[in-house]
Amino acid sequence: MPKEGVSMLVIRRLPRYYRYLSELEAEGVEKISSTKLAALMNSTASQIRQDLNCFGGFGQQGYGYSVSGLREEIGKILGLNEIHHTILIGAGNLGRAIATHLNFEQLGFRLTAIFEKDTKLIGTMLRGIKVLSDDEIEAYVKANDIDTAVLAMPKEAVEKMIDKLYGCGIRSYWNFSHYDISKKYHDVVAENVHLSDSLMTLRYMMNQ
Amino acid sequence: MPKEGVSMLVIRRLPRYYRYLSELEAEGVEKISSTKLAALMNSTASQIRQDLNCFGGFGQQGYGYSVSGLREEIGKILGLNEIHHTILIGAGNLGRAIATHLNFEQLGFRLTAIFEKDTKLIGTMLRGIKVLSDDEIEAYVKANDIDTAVLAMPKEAVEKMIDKLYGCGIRSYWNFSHYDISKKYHDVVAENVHLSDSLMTLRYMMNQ
DNA sequence: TAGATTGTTAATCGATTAACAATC
DNA sequence: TAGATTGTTAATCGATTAACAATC
Repeated sequence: MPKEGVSMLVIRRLPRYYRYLSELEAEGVEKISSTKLAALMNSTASQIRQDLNCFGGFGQQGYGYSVSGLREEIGKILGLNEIHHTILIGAGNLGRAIATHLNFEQLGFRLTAIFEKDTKLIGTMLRGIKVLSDDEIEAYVKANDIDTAVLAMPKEAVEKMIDKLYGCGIRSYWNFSHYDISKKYHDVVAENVHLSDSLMTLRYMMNQ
Repeated sequence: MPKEGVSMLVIRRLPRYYRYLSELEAEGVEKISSTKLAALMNSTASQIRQDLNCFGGFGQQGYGYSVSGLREEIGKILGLNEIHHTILIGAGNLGRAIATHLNFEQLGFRLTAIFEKDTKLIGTMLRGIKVLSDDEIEAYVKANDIDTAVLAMPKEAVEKMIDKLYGCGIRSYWNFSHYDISKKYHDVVAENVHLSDSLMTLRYMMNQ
């Protein structure tokens, strides 16, 4: 279903569509026009129709879009219906927040283990998932069909960790550190979250 | 120093420049050309020069840019040298991670208090900052020159909270919830962090 | 049928890239 | 001076917006 060569700008809007449609569905709304959705999302009807038509014609002329239908289609395009097995590296404050705050299952992932260097944390539980020692990573990844890692650890330690993870075949990363994974490994998918960049952007906008 | 009408795409690249320049400075590098910086950042020399020239001519022909000089200029453009007083709403897992993980002072903010509804958490400490009761927000904001709030609380409770915060004069928000602040209040600056959108984007890219 | 709204093509706008004169 | 590299203008490319025929 997902097509080649769709602009990254369009891709990054898909989760937002998905979010608004989920809300509308929860409110019991059955259909919506591109104009109304645009008003709701502070977008434009043209952009919504262009974006969606990168993947197919999901609407009906003279009617609009089925809220639940469109939500499901976008979910499929994003791949949310196929679950990938994931581990989290780092059980510090950030790691714990990620593990507990996000609904991985609804986002196309299953978090099955957390790894940590600090021996004080090893053996504790987070959201029902045991915190294991870093030494066990390789065996665990191989035994449990893991293809994704979430990195919530200090930048300094990331390179060595990536070498290990890449070595066991992990090719997709949700990266909260400032280490640039793609620079060293070209065949990985890395989504970086730079919280400090976001905060600096806010600081800039406050002066405008 | 910051100019009107600079594209948001340029603004969002500034923190990234700042980050790479900070690293180069820490490594003791004194000067860099747009070509070399572009190679490092996986950008282009043209783009870097265009971006910087939105704010001024910071380089020297035939030489390049002074690393520490350029870093400082970008810091000023971002406003990092002027500290704004900030409170954090929510001392749950996400709130605790934000409070402990980020270096607010280096990013133009000072986090001075954390507020929480859950009475079990009230009175505890986070990074040396006391967790206070939600009831104390109004008095605290007025007494302490607060102009920014970080929102790390469930979406359901955000609207009421914003009404209160806006009422005490807070106009800038770093928002981790999915509540759309700007929809109701048009004169606020809101930087939204949608972690689940980022994770969905990763999920999409894994299928390409 | 008439009205509404899509899918899609065309027009506009803005961002990126290329080129080069200015200058250190 | 010659070489390097910026600042800036021009050319290209891509994204957004507008328009409208197709159609439910």
